[in-house]
Amino acid sequence: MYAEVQHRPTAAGHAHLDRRISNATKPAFCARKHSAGQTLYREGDTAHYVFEVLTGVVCQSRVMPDGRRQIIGFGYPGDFTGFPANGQHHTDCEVVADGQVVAHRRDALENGRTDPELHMRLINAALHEITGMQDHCVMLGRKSAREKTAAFLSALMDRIGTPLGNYIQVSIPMSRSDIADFLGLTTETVSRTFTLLRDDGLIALENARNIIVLRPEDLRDLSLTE
Amino acid sequence: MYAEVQHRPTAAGHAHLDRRISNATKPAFCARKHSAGQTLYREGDTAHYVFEVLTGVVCQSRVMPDGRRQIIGFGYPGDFTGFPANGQHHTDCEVVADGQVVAHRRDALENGRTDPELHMRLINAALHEITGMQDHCVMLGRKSAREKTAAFLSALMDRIGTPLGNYIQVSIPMSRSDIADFLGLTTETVSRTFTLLRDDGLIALENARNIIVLRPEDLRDLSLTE
DNA sequence: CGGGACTTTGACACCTCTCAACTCTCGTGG
DNA sequence: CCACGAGAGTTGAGAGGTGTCAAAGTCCCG
Repeated sequence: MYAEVQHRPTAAGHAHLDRRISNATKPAFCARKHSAGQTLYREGDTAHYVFEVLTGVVCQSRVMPDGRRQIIGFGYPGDFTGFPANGQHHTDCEVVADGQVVAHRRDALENGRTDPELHMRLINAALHEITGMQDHCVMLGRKSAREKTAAFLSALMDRIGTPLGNYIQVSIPMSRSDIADFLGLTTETVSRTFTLLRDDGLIALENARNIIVLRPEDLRDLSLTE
Repeated sequence: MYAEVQHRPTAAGHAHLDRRISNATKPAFCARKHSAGQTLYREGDTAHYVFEVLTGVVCQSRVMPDGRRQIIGFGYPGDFTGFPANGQHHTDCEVVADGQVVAHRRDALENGRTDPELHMRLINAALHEITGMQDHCVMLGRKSAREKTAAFLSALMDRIGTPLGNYIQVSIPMSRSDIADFLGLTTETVSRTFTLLRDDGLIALENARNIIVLRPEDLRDLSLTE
């Protein structure tokens, strides 16, 4: 499955209902296929679009000059990404799991005249982005590796988990390295912490990319207070 | 000096030019005096206003159930704070250093009809808030205590430093405990790191609340890469 | 079946936290 | 005016959590 970037210059209405690819002024960017590993935008790029994830998963990251990387956030279906400041992107954004992405013209964010409904949706998405990043800061600054990992799995469970009797199955779309860079840890610590959560009976590890949450409530509690 | 919360329901124009206190529908909140330690809003409050810092310093924080605190950000003159999500505040906000604060009606953020100019300013402020929090995430997740402290002092230097020959004098408005909660450290580590930066000749410590940056460029470099 | 990337595990080092004692500052009251 | 006390900040010693480096294991895909 490939990720398609769809360009919607003015059309209103719910994104899922409008998947045609329009002729736009920047055709090089429209309807380009995107699959895992490909880049939607890079830090410093002029921000022509704000992106809406329909399916698949994307991630925003910043890389320090010496290579250290921090993942700012993952974008799951329904999320927006790529809010600009001073007309520029300030993170890299790449596709983690193939899917479809809609590119909304940036001016819809700043100007309500052309499409008031989209304008409102984008503003609300930006405000939710702020709140989500506040959560992320608390996690990065004040939680232990165990709490971070539990918080990450809880969020994943709530976003893309599928019920399995009393349990919840979660397929993890990103690598251990992505998880580590999201949580401010190393891959080794993430791996070890997964093992600990398994030993405590909170989760079962089918394989590296698929887990089953055995005690969803306990996992959620763990992410709030140790 | 007291902090005044000023309410500007519809007036456009530059904030500094319009300091009158209007009659508003929620008079209990208008023109209330605020000084260090007082609270502008709390997590969970209905968000009636978005605040603009004119003078003084405010800080936003989140507190975990067990008392651990993370400061999300400081608000210096020119900054906005209190962007809502779902009509609610998701942080506590308190005054760190006395000053004046303007309370803008929240609907100006979501609706451009009443005051388009303010609407634009608030949207841009929200977008800058996102970018600023991305920086903060990188700092919390990937920087050492030394780099965090250097980044904090660099930012403070750029925002409220005053030249002093080749040096830059910085008066630090917040406590070590606030700095620690902002950087995701403990007060002891902050204190020790200040001492280290002093021993390395990067800064001089006049007293706990006043430092002189002796090598501004080196301090800035340190905050980017170790 | 083999190669390579990703993941897990282990041993050890080190950075930061914890706990504790001491110093400094500043306001208060004798 | 000085002594005192409380809070903030600094310094020290030791513990512990997470990082680093290295090796083994697993999975995928040719």
